[in-house]
Amino acid sequence: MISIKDVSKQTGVSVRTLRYYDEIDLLSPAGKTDGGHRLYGETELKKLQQILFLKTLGFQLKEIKDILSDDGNWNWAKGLENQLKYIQQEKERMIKIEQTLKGLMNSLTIDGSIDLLYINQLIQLYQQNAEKREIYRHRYFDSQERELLHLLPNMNRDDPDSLEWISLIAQLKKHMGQGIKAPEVQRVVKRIDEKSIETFGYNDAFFEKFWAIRKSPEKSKEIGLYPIEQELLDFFEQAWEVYQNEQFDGEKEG
Amino acid sequence: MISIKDVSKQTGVSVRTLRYYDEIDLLSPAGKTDGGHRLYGETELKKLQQILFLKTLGFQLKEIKDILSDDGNWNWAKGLENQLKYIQQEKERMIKIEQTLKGLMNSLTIDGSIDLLYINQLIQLYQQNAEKREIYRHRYFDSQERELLHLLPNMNRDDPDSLEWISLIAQLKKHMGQGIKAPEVQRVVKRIDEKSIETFGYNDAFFEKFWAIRKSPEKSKEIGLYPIEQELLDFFEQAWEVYQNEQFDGEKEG
DNA sequence: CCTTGAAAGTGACGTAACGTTATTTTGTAT
DNA sequence: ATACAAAATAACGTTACGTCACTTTCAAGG
Repeated sequence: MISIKDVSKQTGVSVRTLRYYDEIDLLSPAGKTDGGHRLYGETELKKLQQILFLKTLGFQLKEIKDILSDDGNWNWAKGLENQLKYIQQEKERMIKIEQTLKGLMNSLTIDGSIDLLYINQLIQLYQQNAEKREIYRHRYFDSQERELLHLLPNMNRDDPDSLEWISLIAQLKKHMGQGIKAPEVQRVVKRIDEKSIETFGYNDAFFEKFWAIRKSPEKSKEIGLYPIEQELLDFFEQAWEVYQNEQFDGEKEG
Repeated sequence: MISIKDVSKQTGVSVRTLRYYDEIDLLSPAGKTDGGHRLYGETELKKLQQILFLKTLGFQLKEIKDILSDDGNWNWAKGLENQLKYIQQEKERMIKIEQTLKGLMNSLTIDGSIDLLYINQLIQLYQQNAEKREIYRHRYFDSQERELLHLLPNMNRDDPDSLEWISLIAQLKKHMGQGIKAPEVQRVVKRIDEKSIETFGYNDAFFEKFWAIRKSPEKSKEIGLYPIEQELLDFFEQAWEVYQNEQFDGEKEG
């Protein structure tokens, strides 16, 4: 027979918890002293271990009470299956939340801040179900081109590839004040050019279509692209032209 | 200005929820009728959308209140990072629970039922940390052999391979009453033999060591093997001898 | 204008699993 | 006997509403 504190020390559960378990008749002490202090035995310790184990599986105390009730009528097969279903649902929910959070953090990197208007846009992107998005994607692109779309940076992934796109866009925005000819800007544009070719190859037809959509906020939204401000897109296009011309001049000279 | 019920219909949240949000000053109606009925405008609808979005990210209402408070001092970077940490922890927890549940379901398939004594064994296996297990595995096996150990059915996986092992053990147990020579038993033993060879190859030395440990409940526990009753192990060994002899006789005759 | 039924309002309690006081009793060592 | 630690009980707080129970307001029809 050991005291409530010893049980607490041995198992790590709080004294309050043990009292609570007694209160709800989940785990009653083996006996009490004359003064009313709870005393626990080996049996109770084992039962407590079982309770704790079942708790780690996510069962509620009520269910645990049923499971451990001595009638032994608990249907393990069904019970475990139900619990598994629930846990899997929760897992999926966590995964979705994780992706969305990462997306938000990425957009934070780009914009430097998140404003609520932007969140409203995101909500719309979010609520526009994948189905509808696919319809639009089918309208604008053929199957080969749709393959290429999957290579685009996806705000809900955090693979190194997407991250580089995002940081490039962020850098572009950061240096926007310095004009299209600034070396920092041209460096970023150069990297974007290289990365585009690495990713999509020399697929001019696709590029033109894509750029047309990218430049239209409405259409971008339709196919589920991350919203980039018109201003930044225009700036990029101009900087891009400068870059192309310099490339050309370089070739003439070299 | 629209009624509380219209807001409820448009957004899917309950009337009670809207009243509650009003109560905790999270979302106040734009105004009230003379009689006290709540009236909402476009602004409130948008804010509600934001609230719902943040709620899907797992934020608590209090945090959402801070986030949406008009002072705009909320630290998005830190807040999102904290939330991401929390969500990732939860995700990991769900994954662990899922694995353990699957393990339990597998053992249910083998034993036909789960008794609490068995759970106590599992608890011990569970609490015996991976570190200690590795020490024992190092004591008994060399590095090549430890590789082979990873191929053993793992109660916390549900790949088809583990599942077949488990169903084989379950079948063996089921037919145990029919004696070692029963065709059902011999069929199972044959499949176990084939599968062992498929999995581990003809690695006699490893097999002998492994079987010696497998037959000792204590040592099995040390290296973290799923506990199988002595009786079933003995039965298998005898059935196995019968199988080997029949193989040999078959070769002589054939 | 009056009635009436639907919709809205305001309490207030219940939920899960304890944490956290506050106050009183019991146990034990000196 | 005293003093101090440890235990006991009681009661409120937490989260985000659901669910009564009861009252008042609104809008339409007669």
